[in-house]
Amino acid sequence: MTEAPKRPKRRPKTKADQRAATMEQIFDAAEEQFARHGLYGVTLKEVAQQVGVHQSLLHYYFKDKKDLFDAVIARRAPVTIERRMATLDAYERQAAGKPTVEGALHAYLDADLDLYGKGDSGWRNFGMLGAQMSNTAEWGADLMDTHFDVVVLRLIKILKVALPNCPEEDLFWGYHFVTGGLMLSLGRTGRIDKLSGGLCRSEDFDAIKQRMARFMAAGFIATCTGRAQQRAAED
Amino acid sequence: MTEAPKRPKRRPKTKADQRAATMEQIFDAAEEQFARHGLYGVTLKEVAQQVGVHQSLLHYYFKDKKDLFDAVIARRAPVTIERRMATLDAYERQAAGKPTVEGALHAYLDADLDLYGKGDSGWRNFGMLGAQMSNTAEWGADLMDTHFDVVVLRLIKILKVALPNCPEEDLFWGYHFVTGGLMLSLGRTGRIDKLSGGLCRSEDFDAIKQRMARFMAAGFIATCTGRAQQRAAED
DNA sequence: ATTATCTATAGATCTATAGATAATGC
DNA sequence: ATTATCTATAGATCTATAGATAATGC
Repeated sequence: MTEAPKRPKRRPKTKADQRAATMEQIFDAAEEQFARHGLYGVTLKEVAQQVGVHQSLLHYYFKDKKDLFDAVIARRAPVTIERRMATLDAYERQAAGKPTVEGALHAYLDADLDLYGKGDSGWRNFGMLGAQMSNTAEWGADLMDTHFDVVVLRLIKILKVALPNCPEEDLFWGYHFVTGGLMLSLGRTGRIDKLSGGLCRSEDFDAIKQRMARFMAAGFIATCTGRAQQRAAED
Repeated sequence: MTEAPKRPKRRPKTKADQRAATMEQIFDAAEEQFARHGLYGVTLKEVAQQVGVHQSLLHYYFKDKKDLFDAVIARRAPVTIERRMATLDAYERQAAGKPTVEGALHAYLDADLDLYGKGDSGWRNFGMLGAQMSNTAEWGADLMDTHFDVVVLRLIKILKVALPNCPEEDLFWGYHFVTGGLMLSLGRTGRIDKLSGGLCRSEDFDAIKQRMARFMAAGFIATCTGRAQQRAAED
């Protein structure tokens, strides 16, 4: 069904190395399968076959499928989190107390868009998986919270400085729209390709990078000023 | 596991009625299960049990699970499509040749937000299912295209009139961001609730309705004018 | 000695079909 | 007579565990 097993003949020297190498292979294969079919669409047997290893080995390293799934997420989540944290830190320093919405969003988004757009197939798979999790209450959204909320709150904190009069709800709803667009992008479903007759392509992360921060920044500003006017009119 | 079976004792008079009634029950149960667990997370047995009917009956009405899944989508898709088509028609007439981006987006979004926000549990489930499909290449995105592209192209056509100088790609990318935010909203994952410490709620579709069209309209306008400036600078 | 990997297997579950039964339809 | 529903069942598949084997580790 899946790939022909192709493990290296020569095994790593130490047991620790071997363990680590095998686990990485399992992570890669599982990540790819989960990205394609979701948590329930994957069987441990398929993952094992893709690695070229007996299926029971997965039970040796992981309690069950959900445990493997969580470990797949836990492998890459810290990387993207630290990347974005660093970019946000740098931006905040550079902005010297006067951050802009667009600047903060560029810092937040571009780091990720590069990672998922230019990264290897592992990162692409991880992004596709994240896209599904983001819109799936049962087996996705909680795990997203657990890992990613820190960075989001870091972004919101900067946005508060950029838009001091904006009600906090509006910042959260704005972020909601941002993450909706970002996650759909990471899904790479090819939908926009068909819809636009080939004019736009799901794979064209540069196109997204060129537009998204400005698009969303304008949205934040319009929402906040618009809502302020609404409230004024109601008084 | 699931609900106790509770079919009405008194069956509908004609066979056609009985067939229709049973199929509706199957659709409702399947829709709920698919919304929770996705295509692969559902077993036909669970669906049958929830209806209170033998599992082999599902094979009498549907070829297999995917056939049932497609039928679940095909039941409600035309309803929301025609609703939005009608709203867009009405808006176009009312705008009398001078539509605005925000007006068009209001027409497009509000019809849906009311349907999914105020509709019964069936519509809520359908929305949650759509959210997953939207971000899932394998078993979702194609089906979305098949059903919904007509309405989207209808919206884009109006946006072209509202933004005559805007490059077509920008309109499609703008729509991409819109649908990302909309689909995440329909997913009702509760993520924004936790993130915002209860300040915003996934269930609060009125809050989304109050913000989304304005937010996205500003995004479209900023993208188009910004991109036009970029191109001018490059010449 | 310890640990990575495999073999064998039990038990559960799921899909799909054939054929029986019990209703409605003229 | 037709069709909605159920019973029974075959075959496939998946999960999870026990125990064997084959490497590395001191």
